[in-house]
Amino acid sequence: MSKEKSYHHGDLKSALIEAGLAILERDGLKGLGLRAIAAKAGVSHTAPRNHFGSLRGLLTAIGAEGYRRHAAFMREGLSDASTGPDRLQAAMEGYVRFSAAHPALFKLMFSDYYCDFEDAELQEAAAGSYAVLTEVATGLDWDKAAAPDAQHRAEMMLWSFAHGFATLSASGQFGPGAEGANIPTISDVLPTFRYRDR
Amino acid sequence: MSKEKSYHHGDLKSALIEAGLAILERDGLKGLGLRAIAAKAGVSHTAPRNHFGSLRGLLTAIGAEGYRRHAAFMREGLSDASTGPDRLQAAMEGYVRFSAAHPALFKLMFSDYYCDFEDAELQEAAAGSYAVLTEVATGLDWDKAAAPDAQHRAEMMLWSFAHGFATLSASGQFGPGAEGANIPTISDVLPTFRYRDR
DNA sequence: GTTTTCATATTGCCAGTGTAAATATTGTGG
DNA sequence: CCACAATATTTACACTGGCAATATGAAAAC
Repeated sequence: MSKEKSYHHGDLKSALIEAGLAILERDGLKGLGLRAIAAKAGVSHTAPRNHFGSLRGLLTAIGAEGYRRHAAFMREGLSDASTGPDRLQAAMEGYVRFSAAHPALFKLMFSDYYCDFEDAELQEAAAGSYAVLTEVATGLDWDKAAAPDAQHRAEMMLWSFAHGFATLSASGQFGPGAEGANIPTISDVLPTFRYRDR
Repeated sequence: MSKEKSYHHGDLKSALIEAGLAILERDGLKGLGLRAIAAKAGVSHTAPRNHFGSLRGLLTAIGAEGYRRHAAFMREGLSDASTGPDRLQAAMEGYVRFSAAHPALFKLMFSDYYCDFEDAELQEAAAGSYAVLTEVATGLDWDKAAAPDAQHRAEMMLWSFAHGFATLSASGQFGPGAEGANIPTISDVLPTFRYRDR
């Protein structure tokens, strides 16, 4: 263990991201300040400025890491699913499972108040997350006659649905979340969609 | 015109809400500070404290007004729509039209960072907005056999879909919004849903 | 009509925030 | 060994929202 406290941290960049993620889990977005993150990483509050330009830059990097984990959540159940609809369902469940497990990070990721969506790294990470949705959406027999770009529209629909469900449930707007009440999951609602190769 | 500047404002409560809404339109969420709102209303930055307890209280009141306008947007095209599916489509379009016309207010309304969802007035206003969705969802022939509470699940699906589409498009995540590109509207994507009495 | 009362608005202050510039410390290539 | 670049710290600053004490004016009580 290099617990030696040297003037130079060594790998402060990733240490700050990890510190931010930890604070996000414990205290949510309210606790995510520049000074708090820096203190958790054991440095002064101006140290992050060398690696990320500003607080927003640091939060953007945290958001990018969030998108990678988000994609991982969606891919988690994919190996067990064989048919197209099952793969679709697994990805959707992963989408929501992530927002329930890491609500603060989820909000951060999709807020242009915290994240700079012009950032290249963030865009790449977000694209990786979106790619999972496009993967599970291909091969499904949507109503091609309706429009020439039916595939694209289907992706928009799935993304909208998953994101809306995740957002609303993470905000507790579907009811008292902590209760043992049987709130329908996204899979309960998903079959209302129309796809044909089931 | 009572342009006389008296020590007592008279109707500061609603003046502050209007000032906040105006700032929200012009500068977005970043410009929405306690001092900025108070200055626009022509009072000191501690005046709002008498009517709303804190900045959060004021923002919550602004959010409540947002929900009322949101409901009005959804009801806008309802009178011209006769059939069930047409009414559903009109409400969904209103949902998205609001988020496009007032993106900052839309974000404020659905963020528990700014709004206190325990507030009675906000809850009532939000319920009024949700009521429109339940109205247009009733009478549609969902797959009742799938579950006993098919109606509730259908509402969750519609709400999730509309909210997700509105959120993602308002955040510009569906593509470069300013371009003249033909980005599908929510009505383009909506027919992918399955309802039966068309 | 005067006085009391009370809601409302102001001033001055406070701790806390992110940012910036100047300084100190360390590793690295000449 | 030395100059240089990278990295972290210190100090200071403008700004934020919240609070306490004070000032104002309108409406109620006498």
